[in-house]
Amino acid sequence: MPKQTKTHETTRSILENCGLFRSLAPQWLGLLSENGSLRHLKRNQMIFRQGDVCPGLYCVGSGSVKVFKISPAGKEHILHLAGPGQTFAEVAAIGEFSLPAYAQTLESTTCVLIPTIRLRHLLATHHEFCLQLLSGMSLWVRQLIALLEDIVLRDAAGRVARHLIDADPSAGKCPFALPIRKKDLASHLNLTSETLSRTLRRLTDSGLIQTPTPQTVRIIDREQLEEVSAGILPAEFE
Amino acid sequence: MPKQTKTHETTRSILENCGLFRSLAPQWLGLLSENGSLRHLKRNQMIFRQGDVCPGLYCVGSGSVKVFKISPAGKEHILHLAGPGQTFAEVAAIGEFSLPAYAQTLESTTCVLIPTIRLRHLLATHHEFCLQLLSGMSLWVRQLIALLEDIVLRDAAGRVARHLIDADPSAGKCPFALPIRKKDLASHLNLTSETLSRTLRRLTDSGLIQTPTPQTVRIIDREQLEEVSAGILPAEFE
DNA sequence: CACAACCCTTGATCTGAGTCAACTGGAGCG
DNA sequence: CGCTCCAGTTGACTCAGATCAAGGGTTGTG
Repeated sequence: MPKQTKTHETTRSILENCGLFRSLAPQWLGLLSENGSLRHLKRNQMIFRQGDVCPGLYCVGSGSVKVFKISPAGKEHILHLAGPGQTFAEVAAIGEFSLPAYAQTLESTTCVLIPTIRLRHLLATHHEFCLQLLSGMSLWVRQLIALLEDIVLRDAAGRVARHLIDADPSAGKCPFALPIRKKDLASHLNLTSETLSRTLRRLTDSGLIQTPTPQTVRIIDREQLEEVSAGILPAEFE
Repeated sequence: MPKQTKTHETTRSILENCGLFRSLAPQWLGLLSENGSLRHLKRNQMIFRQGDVCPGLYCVGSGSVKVFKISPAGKEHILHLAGPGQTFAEVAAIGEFSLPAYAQTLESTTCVLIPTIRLRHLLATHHEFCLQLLSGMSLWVRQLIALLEDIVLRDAAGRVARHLIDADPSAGKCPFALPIRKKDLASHLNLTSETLSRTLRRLTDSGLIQTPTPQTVRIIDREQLEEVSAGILPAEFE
């Protein structure tokens, strides 16, 4: 039984770490943990496909997952990159429709699956949980709108600049690691990896950022980067 | 008092007609109506601006409203076109953040405003209402994802084709009116009106649609239109 | 260790859609 | 009735970013 206990513990700790459930009272976290099952997935493993019936809500414990669409021409676009503490497929689970996208791991990943039926039961019986999820979902909508805004209103440099600003945890002068492969970042920003590469180069050449190593970025001139994200290109930009 | 009664009636009938509240029990509709206030707006009237505190949830009774973003360069992109029975600003009202976009009428419009505080109170006290709104919101997310998919994965012809298929109420061989100005449709599809015009022309020339009048479209070859929306261009296209 | 597979970068070229400009036609109005 | 204003169409031109192609670097694996 220790193994069983261990698993339960881990499930619980993953859920405790999840933004969507952050302000949930302890007894409900317990309930959720009991209903959730732990999954270990290897790199590049498909989790579900567009059109599938939604198995439930996933919460990432470690690793990362891409949620993406595939165009008729075979091009993929990443809607959502879920890292530790983030959830995916919650909307389809709640809304009772089939999954609108594919999901696949980017690396070895652990996550918790809370089956659709359980989730619905919890929602039906616990008003506060319901309210919680409602506000969690409104954040997700907001994020989607921000993504749309990015893609529709900004050019390549603007999108990259904005992403760097948002992604910098120190919000300042210390280098930070890009959590994912550049080709995946490119797809998320609706760029090709070639264009992303060129754009980073130009930002570097203009002195707005430095890239001590690939996979690492340091923001030098935050203000100008903000201006680039707002559509104002520095004079010396290419 | 008859006037008062009339207003209340209208408020109620508008809310009854609203998809988000469709399956709400009558007494709650009553509650909502009492809390909502009726607004009459003239054409091109600004309803709110990006960054404003959210006054509440709006439900359109008649007319139409565009919810849109403005780029640094001044270009506008329409996120959502709300016609009779549709709501907007619900997400900001629930999520307690400032409005992420602008809203303006496209024509003379009547709508109901349910103030944020009232809405939150209703959510806090009525579990079923909460569940209802949750599933309403999941539909809105789904729609946003579809819009993103359209813009990111399809070319101009694909977007127009898909929109026509979705917009055709008869789903068949009879002409139907475009409910909005073409320049607004273009903005919603993230196109310029010039490109929309050219695309419709090519679809017409290829025999997939007919446009008996401007503002009216008739789908001739639905199958091929589906193929265009999937990225397959007919040989004679252009 | 050698080999394969993949990621990233850079250069050269192409193209879909935006921009600019000119024209038409209908709606509203004094 | 003639005027202006705006939506829509069409044509000529431009450009940001995609595509194609090639090379170097890193990781993983038998």
